[in-house]
Amino acid sequence: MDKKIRQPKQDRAKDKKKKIIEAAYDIFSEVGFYNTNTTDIAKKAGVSTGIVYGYFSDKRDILLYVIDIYIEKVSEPFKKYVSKITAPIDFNNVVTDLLNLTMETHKSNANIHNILHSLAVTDTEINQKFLVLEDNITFSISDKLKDLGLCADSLKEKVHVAMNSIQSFAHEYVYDKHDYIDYEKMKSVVIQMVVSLFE
Amino acid sequence: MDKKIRQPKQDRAKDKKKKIIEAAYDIFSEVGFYNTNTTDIAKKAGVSTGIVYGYFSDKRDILLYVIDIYIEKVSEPFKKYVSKITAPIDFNNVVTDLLNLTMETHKSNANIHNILHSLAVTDTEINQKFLVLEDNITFSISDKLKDLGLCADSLKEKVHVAMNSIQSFAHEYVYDKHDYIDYEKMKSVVIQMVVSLFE
Amino acid sequence: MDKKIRQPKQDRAKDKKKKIIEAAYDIFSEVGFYNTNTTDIAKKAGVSTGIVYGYFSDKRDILLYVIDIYIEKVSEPFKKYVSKITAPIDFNNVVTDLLNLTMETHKSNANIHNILHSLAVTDTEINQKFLVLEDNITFSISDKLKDLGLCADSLKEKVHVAMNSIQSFAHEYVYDKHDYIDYEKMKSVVIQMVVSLFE
Amino acid sequence: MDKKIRQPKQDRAKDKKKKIIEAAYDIFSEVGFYNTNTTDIAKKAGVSTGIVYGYFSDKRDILLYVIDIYIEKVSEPFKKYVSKITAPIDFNNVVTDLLNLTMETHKSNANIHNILHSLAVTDTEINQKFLVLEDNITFSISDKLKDLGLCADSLKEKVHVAMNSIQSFAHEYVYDKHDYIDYEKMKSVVIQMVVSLFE
DNA sequence: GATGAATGAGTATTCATTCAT
DNA sequence: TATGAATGAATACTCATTCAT
Repeated sequence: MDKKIRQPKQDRAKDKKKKIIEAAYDIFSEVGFYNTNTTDIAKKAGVSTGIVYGYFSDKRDILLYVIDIYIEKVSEPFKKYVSKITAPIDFNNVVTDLLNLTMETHKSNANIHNILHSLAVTDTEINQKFLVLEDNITFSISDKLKDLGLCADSLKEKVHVAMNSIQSFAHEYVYDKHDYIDYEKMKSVVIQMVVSLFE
Repeated sequence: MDKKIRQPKQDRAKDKKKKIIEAAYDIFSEVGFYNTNTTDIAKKAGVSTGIVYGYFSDKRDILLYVIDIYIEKVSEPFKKYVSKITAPIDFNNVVTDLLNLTMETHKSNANIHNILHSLAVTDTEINQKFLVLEDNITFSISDKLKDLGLCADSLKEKVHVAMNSIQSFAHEYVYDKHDYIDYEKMKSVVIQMVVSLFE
Repeated sequence: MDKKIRQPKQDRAKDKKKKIIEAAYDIFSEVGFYNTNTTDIAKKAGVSTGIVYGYFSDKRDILLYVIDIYIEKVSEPFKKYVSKITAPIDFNNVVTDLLNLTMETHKSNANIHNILHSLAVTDTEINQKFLVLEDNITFSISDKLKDLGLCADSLKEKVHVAMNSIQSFAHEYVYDKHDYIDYEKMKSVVIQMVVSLFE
Repeated sequence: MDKKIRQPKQDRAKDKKKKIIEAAYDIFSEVGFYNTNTTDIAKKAGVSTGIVYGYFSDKRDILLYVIDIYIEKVSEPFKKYVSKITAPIDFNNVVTDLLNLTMETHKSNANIHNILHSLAVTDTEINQKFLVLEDNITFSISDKLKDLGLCADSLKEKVHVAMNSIQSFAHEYVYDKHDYIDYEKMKSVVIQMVVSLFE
């Protein structure tokens, strides 16, 4: 009834838990949540199937941790960059940098991005995690901009829209590869468009 | 070996096939492809499980048809609108209309949108269908604009970016409901931003 | 409850029933009873699945008729030959002829022979049919021999053994093809052995 | 993709695999392969349905092992006897012994014999197993006879024919029970006939 | 009679989860 | 802790049989 989920205090246990999460991350990313079975996760993590349930209450629980890792991977470089922005803001540079950054993280996480987001559709807890992620991003930027003296109307909305555009392009860039699109041109278009929001 | 999939020529058969697809559409939309079983689809469609395999080769085959329906639902109102655009183009109006249109279709199809897109990650045939959809949208608009005398640089790229932004907003609007966002303001921001691409 | 199995009096109906039996015969022969479905039988017979149940009570009922056909195919040329044996009996000739005859019928019926016999294992009615077949063969020969003046001890037993040996060789010949066996030599061995029973 | 079939090294696992095979053996023997379902096999073996697939790749895989058991059961006493034959050969004794032996093994394996043989019709791997079995029997005897100084023409052919006759009688004896046949008389006839091949 | 669409019980197989060791 | 064998509920799909037309 009150199953005890191991709180791994010892390093070895922490390592093992991490390994499982990472194995799950990789396999989910490749074939999706529903095409992955716990045996495969355990095998890839180099542990037994049984112990997986020592660290996680069920398969979905692993997923929740995978999402946390994903969110960390996606937001970490982002936070770092934002924290370093200084006045005066050269929006062209900033937007370009953010775009490149997003493209970079997307390159290695595009699949899982889609997979996780679709799971959010039917799982409110997952959905919540993504909302928080977006909130954090929006706030960290808009706060920073305010700090640096920018006093725009509808600032949060603009930041949100800007980030959506950037995400959207990064996604497109990694994935779709419509052959009639010149992606370098498209990149310029996006940057210019986003910059226009703030100038 | 050569399983016979009924090609429903008679109206009753067509109806039945359609009913199954629609039942699947609804259930996939609610709980996702993997959490839906064929029995549920059949039950909701008001048919037996057996006959489902008279009309579809397997569960994924139903999915393929669901995608087609989705694509039709999404593109039909769109095509209709685009065909009616006339010179001189008032970009503010056009973008606003497209945004409203997209929001409308998203309202009833947002869930399945995410679900289907995530399946595209691991299924090239599905992915292909979405690429074609996007191609069609981009081309139909950029062709129309050319017809109406617009001679912009990077036209296809701009159209693509514009549509991404619109989609992105519509999706956000239907789903996320960050409470610190004023969505009406955000809508204006998006419209203005998209319009700026063409003026 | 009291399903009416059509007693086909009209020729067309008889034809149709025969066609179904023959179709079943062929498919059973190729892939066995359990790997054959009624749809395939109907298709091969050029009739609808529904009408199959107009002529037969169920799938096993078709099988019963198939067995009858098989038995007829196997015994007909045999009966014909036996009826023509005249005194004085040249056992060498008779055995050779019977062997050739059996090989001939086996050539086109070896598969179904095995398939039907295995069904006899779990179906007494089928088993009964084969017993009767063997009885008939044994009696027809032993009666003939008696008629022609042969007064051997254990005649029925000898005839039975003789026929078993002949069947066995025919089966072997058609099927097994052990490459280290010279089947022409083996044939002589069998003939000589069987003849020895009666001389 | 690469399903793991347990290679049971520990005794308990070996036992369990054996139990499943034996359960399958018994049920196949009673009602045939196609009338047996995995649930029944598991139940009879006292295991869960799931674990059956831990030991076997699929239902047919169980069958393959059943055949191996059958072949072992059939050939083991045979090999043992043949190895003990010494010169000078009393053919009457040897044939009688072989006949009794074959009757003995047939008594408990007659059903499965037929069932397995009919599956060989549509499955080459199974067919191959039986060919090898027959080869082994023929060779072991003919080699033995040669070793003991017998120099007959067409030795392999004779041995093959002899064994066929013995098999055939044993089968008949166990199964058919034509009431007009005196099986003891028939047995003498067979023995004499077979002996005649070698003297 | 004849059709073939429809039924729904039946079955092989998978897989999250448990548990004896 | 850790293992991986074992469980058994769940599910896609088939097919003998029925029945509306």
